[in-house]
Amino acid sequence: MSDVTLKDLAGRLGLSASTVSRALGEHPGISESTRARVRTLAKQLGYRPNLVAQSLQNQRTTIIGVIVPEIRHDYFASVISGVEEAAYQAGYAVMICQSQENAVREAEQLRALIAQRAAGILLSLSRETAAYGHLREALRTGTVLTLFDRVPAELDPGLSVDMAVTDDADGAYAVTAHLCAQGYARIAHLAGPPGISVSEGRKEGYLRALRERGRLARPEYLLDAGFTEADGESGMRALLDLPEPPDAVFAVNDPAAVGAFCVLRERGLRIPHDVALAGFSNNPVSGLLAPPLTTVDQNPVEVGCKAAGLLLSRLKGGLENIPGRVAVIRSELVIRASTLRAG
Amino acid sequence: MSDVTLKDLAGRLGLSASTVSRALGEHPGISESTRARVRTLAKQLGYRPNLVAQSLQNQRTTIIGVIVPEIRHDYFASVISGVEEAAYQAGYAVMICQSQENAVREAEQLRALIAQRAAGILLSLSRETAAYGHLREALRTGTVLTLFDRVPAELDPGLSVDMAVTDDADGAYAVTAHLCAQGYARIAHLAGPPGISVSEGRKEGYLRALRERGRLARPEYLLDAGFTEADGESGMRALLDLPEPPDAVFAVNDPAAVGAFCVLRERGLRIPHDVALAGFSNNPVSGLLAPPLTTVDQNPVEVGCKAAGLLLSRLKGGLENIPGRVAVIRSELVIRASTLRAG
DNA sequence: TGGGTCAATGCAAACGTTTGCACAGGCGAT
DNA sequence: ATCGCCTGTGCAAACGTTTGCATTGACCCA
Repeated sequence: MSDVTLKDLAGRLGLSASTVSRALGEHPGISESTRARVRTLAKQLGYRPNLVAQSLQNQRTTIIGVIVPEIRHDYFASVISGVEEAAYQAGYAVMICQSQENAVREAEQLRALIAQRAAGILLSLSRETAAYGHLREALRTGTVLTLFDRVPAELDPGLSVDMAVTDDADGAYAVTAHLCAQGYARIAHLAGPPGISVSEGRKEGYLRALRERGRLARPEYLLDAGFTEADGESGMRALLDLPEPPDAVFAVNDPAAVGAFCVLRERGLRIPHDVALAGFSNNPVSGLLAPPLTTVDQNPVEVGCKAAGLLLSRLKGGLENIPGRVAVIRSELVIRASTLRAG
Repeated sequence: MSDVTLKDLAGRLGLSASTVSRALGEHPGISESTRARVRTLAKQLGYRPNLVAQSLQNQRTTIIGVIVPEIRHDYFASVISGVEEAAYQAGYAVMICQSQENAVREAEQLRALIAQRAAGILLSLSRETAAYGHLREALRTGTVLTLFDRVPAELDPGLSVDMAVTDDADGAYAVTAHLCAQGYARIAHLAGPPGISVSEGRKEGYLRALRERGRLARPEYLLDAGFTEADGESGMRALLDLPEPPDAVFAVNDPAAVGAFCVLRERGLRIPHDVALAGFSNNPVSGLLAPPLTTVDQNPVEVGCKAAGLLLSRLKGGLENIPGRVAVIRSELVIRASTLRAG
């Protein structure tokens, strides 16, 4: 490491480190001539302030930590992309951790980011996270925390924290309403893991759409499945084995819908002729299936930007007494052939 | 922030900060009794060493920086996943940056990571990066750098750096050989942007397979297209508009193959009956198309692990005089219906 | 000529660690 | 009794910044 330090510059110029520091900053009380001399030499020697030293001095880093269940999920990768962009604009760097859908690891990663003294942390709960002690502990020690997408299913008093979420219920409502409008009579829902905000929200939207249309929500058509392709497969099998199988299926997300799709193909059933199928998330894959899948676009990049924005505004300060804010990102129904009645 | 420091512990125990520091570490010369007292209190107060201060003292952080063109690409997301896992095991954290396929931004991000004093940096070149001055500068100032996947197309003397790459040429050779074996006579290649290692490697494998079989490589069948779906579309259109269109197409990666796929579907051509199609990367989407796509699995998670491993071994020290090492990750041909002759 | 003001700069402490060296006290060997 | 050694601990410097306060001249006005 041939790092140039303030002292090096100071030595060469016959100045003190403090003067050099002030000359490079916006500080008043430094003559224009020294300011110029310092800047010239700094550029010439390629001086880069040591962020580690700065962080120690300022008691805060310029690092934003992010914890997601799995980077490889298209949705989370897109969110991270949005976060990274917003952070970059604001001069922050982004540190990524995966919880691997594991509550213990989530807590570990949270602690690790706190040990790194991240300025703030963005977190989306793992599938397994049922208790929020680690979040409360983090908040208690002054960590700036913002949750996104998967947040506690029930508003936990005493857990006052900013959140950026999709309007899951509205998105699910739109899908279900669309299926009703297309004339499907037996609409099933492959729900996500219970107790998770997005599962509950989407389930709620599904039920509300049926209720508002005076439809009976048949309990055998509401199946707690899961987020994965395998979950979608087993869920779909269960639905098809019913005495009266559904004529339309709304899956909690695209991977589950893909699982369902494969089962339908395997059984020789035609989409949408025999069974209509819709997902949620608008993963790249959903538009490429044959037929392409109706789904809901969640604007994941915007979720990331918005979540980062909430965090950055807290970091600016002045919001200490403002309780948890909630930003809702609007989703969009994407209608494709998988739910369009031929006639 | 209610951070507990060494001094706090020392104060409460009537010890000095140095003793406390040594008691918590593995240092000899501390009595078992104080060691126990210190550990107990540390646990009780929830002491977490300040990594920023440690980093300043040790002149090195426990941060590994990663620069990728785009996080959202399934391939890079998977690589990062591997890196994160390896780093986590070794006690390092991962900082992610995107170059957005932009050479200027790549250099900026590299400088930013150096300013953060990352212990080491993993980098995959942006599509636009044609000069390596920023890499050389980083190396000159002592940064530990490892490249992966997209590396300089030609071995640049004076750029001695570790690399983890896919055996692109072998993978492309396997695809082309498979197409030949299936009896396709007019095999085209939609190549990636020229001057990029993976493009060149795959092109080379394609040509070698033809050559070894005494086949003529018709120049109109070798098209420099690009990495994106749009590139695949326009490339495929160009091929189909030839007087004698190919009966098999090998695209440089799955997104390009998907673009080609859409054009074929749009023109009512059947895969593989009219034109066989193969990609590279084994993106999730490729197995779900109808027909599913033959492709090459790159084991991206392994690339990430391996790249991180190369970096971590440098960080351990003792390799200062060893020149750039190259790890080649073996790819696997994944044969699916899109290239299987019906008969 | 003395006192004041002001601009430009330096000194030193602080951020929370780690670590080389010094030091105190106990103990055994001579 | 003296010496040296060993064990356990503390002091202080260092890492590279930032910043409150002190210092130095220069200049102006009475």
